[in-house]
Amino acid sequence: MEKTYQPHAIERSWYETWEKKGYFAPTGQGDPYCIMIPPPNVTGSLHMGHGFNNAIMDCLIRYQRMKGRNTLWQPGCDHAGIATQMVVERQLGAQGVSRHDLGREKFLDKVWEWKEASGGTITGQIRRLGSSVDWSRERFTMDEGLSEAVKEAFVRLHEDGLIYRGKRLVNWDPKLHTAISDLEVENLDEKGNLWHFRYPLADGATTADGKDHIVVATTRPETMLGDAAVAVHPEDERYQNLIGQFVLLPLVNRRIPIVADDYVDREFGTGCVKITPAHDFNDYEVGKRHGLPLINVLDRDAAILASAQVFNIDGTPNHEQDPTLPGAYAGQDRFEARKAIVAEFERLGLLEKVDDHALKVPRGDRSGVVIEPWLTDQWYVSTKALAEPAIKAVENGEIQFVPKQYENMYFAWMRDIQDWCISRQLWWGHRIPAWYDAQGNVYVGRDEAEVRAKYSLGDAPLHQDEDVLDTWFSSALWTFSTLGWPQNTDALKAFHSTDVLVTGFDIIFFWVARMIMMTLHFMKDEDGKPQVPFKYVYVHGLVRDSQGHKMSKSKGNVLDPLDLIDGITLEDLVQKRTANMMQPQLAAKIEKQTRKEFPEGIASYGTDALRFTFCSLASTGRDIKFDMGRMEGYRNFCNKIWNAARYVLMNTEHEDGSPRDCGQFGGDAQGSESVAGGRTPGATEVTLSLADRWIISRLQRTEEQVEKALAEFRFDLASQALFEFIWNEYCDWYLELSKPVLWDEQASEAQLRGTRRTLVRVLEAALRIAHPFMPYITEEIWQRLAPLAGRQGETIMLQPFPEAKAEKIDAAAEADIEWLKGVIVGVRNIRGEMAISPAKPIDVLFRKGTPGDAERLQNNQQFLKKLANLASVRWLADDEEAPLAATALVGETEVLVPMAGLIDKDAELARLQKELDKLSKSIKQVEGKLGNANFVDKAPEAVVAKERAKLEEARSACERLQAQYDKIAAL
RNA sequence: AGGACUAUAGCUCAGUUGGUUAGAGCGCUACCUUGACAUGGUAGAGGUCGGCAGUUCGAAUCUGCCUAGUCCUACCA
Repeated sequence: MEKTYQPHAIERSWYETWEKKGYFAPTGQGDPYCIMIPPPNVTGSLHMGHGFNNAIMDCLIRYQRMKGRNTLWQPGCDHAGIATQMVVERQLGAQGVSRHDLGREKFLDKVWEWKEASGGTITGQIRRLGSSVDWSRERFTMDEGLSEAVKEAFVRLHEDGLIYRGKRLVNWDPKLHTAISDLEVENLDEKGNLWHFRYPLADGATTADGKDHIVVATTRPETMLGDAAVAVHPEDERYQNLIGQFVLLPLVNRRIPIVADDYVDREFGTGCVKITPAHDFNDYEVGKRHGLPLINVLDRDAAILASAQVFNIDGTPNHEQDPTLPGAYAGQDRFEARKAIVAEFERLGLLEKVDDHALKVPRGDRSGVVIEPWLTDQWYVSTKALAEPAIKAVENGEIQFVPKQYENMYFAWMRDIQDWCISRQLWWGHRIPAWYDAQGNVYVGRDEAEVRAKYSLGDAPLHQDEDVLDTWFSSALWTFSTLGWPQNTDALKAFHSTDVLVTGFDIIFFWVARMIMMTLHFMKDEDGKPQVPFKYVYVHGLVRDSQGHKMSKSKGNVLDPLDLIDGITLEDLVQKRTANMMQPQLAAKIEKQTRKEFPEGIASYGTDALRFTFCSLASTGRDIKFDMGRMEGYRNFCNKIWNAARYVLMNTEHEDGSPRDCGQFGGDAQGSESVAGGRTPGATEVTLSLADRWIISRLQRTEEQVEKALAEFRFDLASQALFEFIWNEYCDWYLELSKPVLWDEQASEAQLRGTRRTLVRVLEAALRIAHPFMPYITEEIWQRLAPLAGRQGETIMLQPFPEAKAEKIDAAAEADIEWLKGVIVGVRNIRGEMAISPAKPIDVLFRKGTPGDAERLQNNQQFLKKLANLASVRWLADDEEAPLAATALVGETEVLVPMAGLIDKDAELARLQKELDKLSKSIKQVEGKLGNANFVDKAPEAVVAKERAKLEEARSACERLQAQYDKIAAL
C-alpha cells in the first residue's frame, strides 16, 4: 500500500466496477427500501447542496442495502421549463435567432439537443460522488413514460373537477412572457416612491373640508389608467358624504365611483385608495365585491395599450365601459409611462406630493424583472380538496417530517393554500392536453382522437392549447410516475410508497407538499386507501459558504463538489466563477473575493472526505456553513484509516503478501501456514489479551451508537461515533496495545493469533460500519483485509452491516483499560510537565490502590512499560518507605515517578498546586450541594450518593496530594 | 404584521427525558522524525453556555421578557 492515502488513485475504478457488476440495482431479496432522488435541473450542474443531499441518500441506501433490504435508489432529472428554455433562447440569441424564427418544433429540437449535450454533466457528477443509484432506472420528466403520466394526471384531475381554466389575475413575467406561480415570485425590499395624486370630484361634490378633490397615493402611477374606483373605509367620517359619489379620473376622463370597503386602512396616507382590479390582487378582490369592471391597460411586455381591454369580474368581455386611453402613452414601457404620467399630473397641478417609500417589489425568481399582476386565461389546480387529506397524512403520522418542526411550516402553508396556476406560456414542457373548437369551447382528453370521440366532434377543426404545464406539475408525480404509473407495474407495487425523501426545506412548498397531494389522490392500495409518496421527509439544512451566505451564481460563491474532490487552482476557480455571468459587472468583485477566500486554490480531498464532512455537518440546524478546515480534518481521518490498515496488514501478512495465521482458517488445518510460518497444523486455540477484549467491546458500543443515530437520521452523531472509535480507540490505544503482544518474542502462538485476529476482524467490521459514509476507501482496504478476517465476498457493498452483540460487551475489560490508560496518561503528564524526554525510560512505583489494581498491574505490565516507556514498575509494600517522587493518582492507586535526578522541585510543586486547585474547587462545589438540606432531602438517592462518593474521592485525593506537596516543600 | 429558527472555546459545531469537572474538529502553545501515519504523536492553554428574571434542591437544558442575527408567510395603496 502507498504510504499516504491517495483518493484519486482508488475512486474511479471502484465506481466503474460497482456499476458494471450491477451492485446498485435492487437485489430482489428482502423488504423493499426506496428513495427517489430529488430531480435536479437537467441542464444545470450539481452544487454543494446536491453533494450534501447525495451523501445523505447514499449513506441511507448503502446502509439499508447492507442490512439486507431490497434497495432501489432511482436517479433522474427534471426538464426545468423556464430555466432550460431561457438557456437555449440565450444561445440562439447570440446567433441573432429567436425561437419564433425557428418555430415551435425546430426550437424544441434545439432544446433536446442541448439536453443531450449537457445532461451528462450531472450524471457524471453523481457518479463521482459515489452515489449508488440504479442507473438502469434513470428517469427524465420529459420521457415518454412520464409524459404519459402527466397527461393522465391532468385528464383525471379535470374529470374529477379539480382542474379548471379561467381568466384570472396571475403573476405575469413580462420578460419571459409567461405566468408563474406565486411561489416563483420573490418579494424583495426595495426603495421606491409614494406618489400622491389629486383626483377631482365629479358633479361639483366637495370633501368635508371643502376641497374639490380627494388624494390617493400609489407606488405604481401607471396603473391609474386602469382605475375602476376609489375606495374609502365605510366608517371613515371624513368621507361619509362622498360614498356613492364619483371622481373624474385625470388623463383618462373616466367617471369612477367612490366605494366603501373595509379593506382600506384609514391610518395609511389619506385613507383613500385607488382601485385597479385588473392590476392588483387586492384591488381584484375589492372589484369583485363591488362589481367593478376589470380594465387592463398593459400588454404582454407590460407596455401601455392603445386601448384598454375591459372585462367583467367573471371574465366575460365588458362592452359598457369606454376603453379609450390617452394616446400619449400607447406602446410605452410601464416605467417610461410612469415618468410621463407623473409629469403630466405635475403639469396639471394634480401632484400633491412625492414621498420616499420602502416597499416589497415582486420579482420573478428566474428573470429578475418586476412581476405584473395581469389578466389572462390560465389553467388551475383546485387545491382545497387535495390539501385536506395531505394535511391529515402528516397529522396522523403516516408521513413524518424530520426534524419535526418543519411540520408546522407545512401545515401553515397547506391550511392557507391557494389554487395553483399550472399553465405556462412556454414551449418546453408538457403541452396541455386540451383542444379548442372554432367557437373557443375547450375539450380535455388524452389526445385529439379521444376528444373527438368523447365529445362527438366529428371532423370539426380543433387546435391544441399552446401552453405547457408547470415543471413542478410533473415533479409532483415523481415518486409514482417514475415507477411506471399509470401502468400497475411490478416496480410500482414493490417500491411505492417510497421510504424517505431527502430534501432541503426550501422546496417543501414547491415540491414536497404538491407531491403529497398528488400522490394521495392518484395512488391507492387495493382496498382503496390512499398511498403516501414517502414515509419520512428528512429535511436538511442549506449549504452556505464560510461567511454563512447562501451560495448562488450571482454572488459568485458557488462551489462545485467535484472541485473539492479533485482540487482546483485559484485561476481556474476564478475563471469558473466569473464565466457566463448574467451580470458581468460583478465579475471583478467576485474575483477579488475568491482570491481572498482561496488564496491557494482548493486542494484535492477526495470523495470520501467530502462525504464524511457532509454527514458530520448533518445535524438538526437549518444552515450549514461549509468549513474547509473540517473537510481537511476528515481527509486526515481517511489517511489515518489508511495507515492503520497498513499497520494491520504489515502484522498479519508475511513480507511476500501471504497471510499469517489470524484465526481465519477456523478449526481445521486447511490453509495452515506451516509451510510459510511454522504454524502447528491443527492448532487453533486463541488467547485474547485484555486489549483485544476491550476493543471488541468498544466495537459493540460503536455499532449500537451508529445504529441508533442512523435510525434517528443523525448522520452527525453516527459519523462522530465512528470517528471516535477508529481514531481515539482503535488507532490511539488498541494499535499501540497490540504492539507489546506482536513484538513479544515470548508470546505464545495462541496469543499472537488472538491479537492478529482481533486486529483484522475489528478493522474489517469498522470498515463495514464506515462504508455507507466513505465507500471508496473502505472498499479498497476491505478487498485486502477481508480474506485475513475470513470473509468471503466480491464487495464490501453487499456485506452485512455489523450488528452489536451484547455478549461481546466486556465491562470488566473496559474498566481495566480505563485504569491502565489512567496510569499511562498520569505518567505522560508528569513527563510532559517535568520536561522528561519521552525517549528516556523511567522507573515507576505504585502504592495503595485496591487489590484488584495490583493484579491489573501484574497482568498488564507489558502494556504499561511499552506505552509509557518505563524501565521498571514495582508495587511498594505497605510498610515500605516511598522515595521522594512526582505523583499521579488513578483512583485509589498512587503512581510515583521518583524524583532523583529527574525532577525539579519547583516544577513538581507547581504541578501539584494546579491539581490541588482543581480538586479544591470541585470539593467546594460538592460540599455546597451536600450542605444544602433541600438537596439531600429532595434529590433522588442515587444522585446524592454519587455526589457523596465524588466528595470522598476528591477529599482523599486532595489529602494525598497535599501530603506529597508538604513533603517536597519541606526539602 | 404574524410565525419559525439560531445564539455554547478564536473559528465550525455536538450536548440525548434538567444532576458532566460543559465536549469534538480546526486553530493556538510546548515537546517529539519511537519500526502504521508529520495528512502524525504526546502534553497543555482556552468557555460566568447572548442578557435579565422565574420554576426547581439543582438550569447550557424548562418558562417569560429583552437583545442580536437568519429565514418564511402575508402585506400598507
